[in-house]
Amino acid sequence: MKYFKQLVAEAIYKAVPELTINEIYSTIEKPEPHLGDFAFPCFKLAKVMRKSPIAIATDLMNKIEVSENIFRKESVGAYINFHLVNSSVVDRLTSLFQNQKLFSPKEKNGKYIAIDYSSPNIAKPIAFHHIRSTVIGNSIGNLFEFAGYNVARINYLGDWGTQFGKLITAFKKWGSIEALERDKISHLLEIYVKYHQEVETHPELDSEARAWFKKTEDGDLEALALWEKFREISLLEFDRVYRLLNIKFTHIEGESKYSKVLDETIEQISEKIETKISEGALIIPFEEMPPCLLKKMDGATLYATRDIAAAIDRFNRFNFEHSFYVVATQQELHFKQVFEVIKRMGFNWSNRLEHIKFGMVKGMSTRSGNLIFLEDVLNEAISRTKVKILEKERVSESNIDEVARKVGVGSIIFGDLKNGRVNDYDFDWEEILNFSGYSGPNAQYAYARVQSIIKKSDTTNFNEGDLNLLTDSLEINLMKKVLAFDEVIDKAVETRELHHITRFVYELAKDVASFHHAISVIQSENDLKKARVKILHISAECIKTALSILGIETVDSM
RNA sequence: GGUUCAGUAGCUCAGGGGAUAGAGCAACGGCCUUCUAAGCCGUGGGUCGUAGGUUCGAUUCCUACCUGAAUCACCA
Repeated sequence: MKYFKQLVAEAIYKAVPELTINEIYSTIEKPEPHLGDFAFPCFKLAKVMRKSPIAIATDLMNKIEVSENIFRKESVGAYINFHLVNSSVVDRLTSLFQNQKLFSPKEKNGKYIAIDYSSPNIAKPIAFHHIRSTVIGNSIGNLFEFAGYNVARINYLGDWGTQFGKLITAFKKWGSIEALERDKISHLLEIYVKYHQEVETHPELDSEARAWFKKTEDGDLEALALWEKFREISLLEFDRVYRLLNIKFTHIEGESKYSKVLDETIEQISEKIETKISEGALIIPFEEMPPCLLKKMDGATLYATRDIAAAIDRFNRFNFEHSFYVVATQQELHFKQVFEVIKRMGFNWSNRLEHIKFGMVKGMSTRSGNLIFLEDVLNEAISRTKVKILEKERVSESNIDEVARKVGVGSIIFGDLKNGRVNDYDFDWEEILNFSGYSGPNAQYAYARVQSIIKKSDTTNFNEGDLNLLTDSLEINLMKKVLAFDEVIDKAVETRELHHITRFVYELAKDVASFHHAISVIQSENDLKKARVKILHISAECIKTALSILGIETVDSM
């Protein structure tokens, strides 16, 4: 639709040279469907032309020249409305389809994006709240890949810091290798929880823990061996969750990667900007916000230091156009500080760093206050989905687990991404597994129904269908909707908000369902049938593409 | 207290200087001898937190206030 909008803008520009073409383009609105496909409000011109907006609209009506094969125009009040002629929609869609330009990613633009997402802490299972960073980051990666960027997908593990001192302390007191081999992360979690209980009455544990972390940083062999073991076990478990979600990374690395260069980084920082010792800690003072801590009083580093080192390293490796940090909104201040340090160090790429923040998932702790594990939630969704699939008796026995996984996980992913990023939201089983309405399975369902029709129609070559035969408003609607996909992608890229895509795919699925209900494809006369199969196929491909950007897979029956 | 974000239908949320403010859920009423009813069609439901200001026009921008959330030095 960008193509048609541009045509409108150019036509208006020829009649109204007072405005730039960009100004015109951005004032063009999408009105309610019955009013047209594009609308140009004339209020702003009233001041310049010293005439009533309504008079301007009537006047401009005659001045604007657009091919009548493409648009029908009319002035209504202060607006000029443009209605796309059906044949122009058909022509555009047909040519894009034939050239396979409809849903293929844009050509590579040679630019890089670095995305830091998921980033769980090792030695703890991935908790449900990690869903947000994981799923948002993955989807933004897909989105920018679709838009033509090369994307470095970085899982920046929390594998360094005082907590490992705590864990080692706990392991030496209450842990064992046998239990670790047997129970994996559960054992680590168990002793970590015990540590936090014990520290209430034995505060001296904390200094022991700090000492162990310091030893780890100093290269103590025993400490490093334990740390390595914890890390290895954790990664194996994380992998299971990522496989369920069908999420991949190009780089799995952690904060530990920078442990050896931190002294150098601190030196580099100190050379360029003012640092000072305050209450024993090394800090960077700011006037407009709280100071950034580089080193604790015991000399151990903090995560701001590691993030600064990581940002510099990533720029050196990827020469990125943007570097995204998909991290909860709680860490807003932290990233402001880190970005400001980079800026003051004189790196002119500091404005390419961007904190893609998101709100919390609430209502997720159990009665006992324990964490809910992401893997458990996914498996629960999958098994509940399986029950629903069995009721329908449409999916073959051999496929059922795979379909249940795709649909169950799809409902969770969609349920997260449909929320605006910065909103907190409540986790609610009933809502997330309600597959009716605005949900992932709803879109997957629309896709599956189309596949079923295509199968029954015995169509192999979609090029045979002639879209010119389609004149019903339901059919034209589908074509326009599909053509609007490019604008949705732009909007999502611009705002880094995925709910534009969830919204779009839901609306498209709804249009497909309405079509499906009103028009029988199989019983249509031959040429018409081919045309209808074609538009359904195109719509389904659009759904599939949109869902794949969200990180949701499609199924052929459900 | 400082900073940041949010307050829109019973609930969860879109939208955003312009035409009658939209979805989903929940409620209610229809629709399965016809390609998947995880669906379709319809009904009811709103002083867009409050008060000012800017504007031809404000739910949208500005200010103040109220309410809620996050954060503010050795965790990440």
